[in-house]
Amino acid sequence: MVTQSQIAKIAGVSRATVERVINNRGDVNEKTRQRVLKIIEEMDYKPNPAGKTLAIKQRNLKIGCVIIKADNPFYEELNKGIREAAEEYKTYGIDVIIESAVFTAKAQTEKINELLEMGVNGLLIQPTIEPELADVLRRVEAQNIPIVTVNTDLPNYNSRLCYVGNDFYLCGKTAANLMQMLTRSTCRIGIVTGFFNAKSHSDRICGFRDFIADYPGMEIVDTRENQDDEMESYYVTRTMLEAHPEIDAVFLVAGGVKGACQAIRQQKEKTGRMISVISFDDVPTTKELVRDGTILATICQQPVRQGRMALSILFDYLVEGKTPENGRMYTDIQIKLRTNIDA
Amino acid sequence: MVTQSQIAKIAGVSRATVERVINNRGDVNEKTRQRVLKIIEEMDYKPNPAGKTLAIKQRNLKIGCVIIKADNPFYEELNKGIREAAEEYKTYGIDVIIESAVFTAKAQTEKINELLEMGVNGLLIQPTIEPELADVLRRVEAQNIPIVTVNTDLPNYNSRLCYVGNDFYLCGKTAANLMQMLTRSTCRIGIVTGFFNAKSHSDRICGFRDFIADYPGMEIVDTRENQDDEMESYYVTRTMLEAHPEIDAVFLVAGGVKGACQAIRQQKEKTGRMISVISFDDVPTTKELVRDGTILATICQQPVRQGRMALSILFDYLVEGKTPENGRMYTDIQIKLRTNIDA
DNA sequence: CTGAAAGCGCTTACAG
DNA sequence: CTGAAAGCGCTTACAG
Repeated sequence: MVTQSQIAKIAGVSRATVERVINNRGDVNEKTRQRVLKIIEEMDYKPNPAGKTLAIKQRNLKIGCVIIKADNPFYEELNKGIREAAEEYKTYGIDVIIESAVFTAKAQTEKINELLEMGVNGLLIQPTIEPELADVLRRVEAQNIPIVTVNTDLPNYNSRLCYVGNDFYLCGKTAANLMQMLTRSTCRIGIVTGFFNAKSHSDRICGFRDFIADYPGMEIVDTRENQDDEMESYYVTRTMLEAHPEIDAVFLVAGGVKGACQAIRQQKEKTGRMISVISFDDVPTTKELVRDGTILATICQQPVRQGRMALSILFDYLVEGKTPENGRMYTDIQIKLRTNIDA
Repeated sequence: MVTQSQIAKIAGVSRATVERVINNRGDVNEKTRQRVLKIIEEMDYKPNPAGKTLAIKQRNLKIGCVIIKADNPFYEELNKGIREAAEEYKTYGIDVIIESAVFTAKAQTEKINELLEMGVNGLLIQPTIEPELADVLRRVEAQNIPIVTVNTDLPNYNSRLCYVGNDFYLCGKTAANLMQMLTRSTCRIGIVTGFFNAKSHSDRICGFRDFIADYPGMEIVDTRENQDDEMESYYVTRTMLEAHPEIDAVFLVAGGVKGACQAIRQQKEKTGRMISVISFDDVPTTKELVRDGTILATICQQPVRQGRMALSILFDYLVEGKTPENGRMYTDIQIKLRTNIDA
């Protein structure tokens, strides 16, 4: 592999000039620039990332992260990915500052302001969808600070560097596809969602509806909201099943899986009929329900990977100047059954 | 983050001595060693990988890879992963030499010998299971050259640094789990495998059998071998379905998916009965069959990722001295349906 | 057993 | 517009 030094020697200029050409820093005579560019092309120069990464220590980069403060095992997984990546980047001499805030625009804004005070060069956030927050983020970007959103995105906000997470619409379609196959295209479906106004939840339901539109034998009987709360989930699922005893398939869109499944199990015992259940994510309680057969399949989104990828995109942008191709990086839609839930 | 230099200053020794302690190079007075170790511990020293990676250029490392020469889209994916990782490591100044050989012990041995001549420091191989090859690999390891196997492993050979690939047994179980759910635990199954004596194929069948042992309504009616060949696959599937018209589920264990599916489609047209099909991998022809509904689900193994991971394990071992925890790194068991086959 | 020096490839800050 | 020097953190080869 050829180095900047070797190119400098061939071009008859100094290393500094070659560096200026490569990194577009201007202040180079157009003729020498062209000559250097030609040599770079001919010799197929590729920068050695190790040199670049070592040198960034001199820039004192800071990356700020606003994560969600919640004792929720799913967020813990996501935060774990962010923390692991943070440890790695710290060894490179980048300061990664992690602040946790509850999931409101107000709390997040406060932490963002703190991070700006500290002079961060990039921001990672799992944003709420409130429009006040979008305004704050616009202010951040106005200061040339790149933003990466993780796990959930801002609606109608495309200036951020990248969104890292699932394609919720396609996840919903996949859930419907599974349910269609498991029920041989015939079922009465009860849906239990987290929040009617959470975009990720409504996107999943949207994908689900669009898929079953082609299957007249599949019918959505009722849709209820559980506020992502286990107790509420038990209550709404139980009352829904009591009101619609014909329900033989349940689509669990968000949290509250355990509560819903308790109601489902009781209903099955009472009526002796089978109910096909599909859920999202694989928090420990959900895993257990997949193992014991209550849930037939759960669709997972690699939260640890999301956290790592989000930070690595900021790193690549700040260190290598790489911009992600389109502003979205989707993690895999992972279908897990009893046999591969622990793989 | 603290550096070797800072530790040296605090300990009152030179950087070289600190480096000796860290990397266990011996030749250090036990007392100073203990003093330095204590400081490393207290200050939570973590090496900066960028420094390490930059310095390896001076070692002139060479990694040799023996890949499979075949115009098979699955191997192409795997080789793509290896090639991509190779490009990356070349920028670090590591020489990655890729040789392709047909899938026989003889051809692979020849390439291995060439690579040894060139003085490689590590070997990546997708090995055949022939015992002659195992002997050759033992000779390689005797020269302190680490070996990583990718995609398929050597039977009863555990001294290699790592195997990177799928857990075939669990894949087979997962295929059975899917089939059980899709057929509501009742079906007459025809199996079409690649080679009876290929370990990856027989492991999948073994996992499949073990799962359905708990479901008396599921019965394997016949098992045929297609030599991973499309024409042969068409022939054996067609004759199998003609001999056993009761078959309503087909498990495609290996290659020849397109040929088998053509026979399946004709049988469905003739009898008007449904046949549930499950396959492995997502080569372009298989993808198309998932899209059009002929195959209900295909189980994928991330071949590109396998290639990359295998090379990165060799890299980490040679550069950082990291040994993988247990000698196996399994890639995800990915279930793909019509809705997520293109995600 | 120990240390001083040079080198890996890149960037930065400064002098002209 | 251009170059010389110093620095990032690590390893290597050599001198003592």
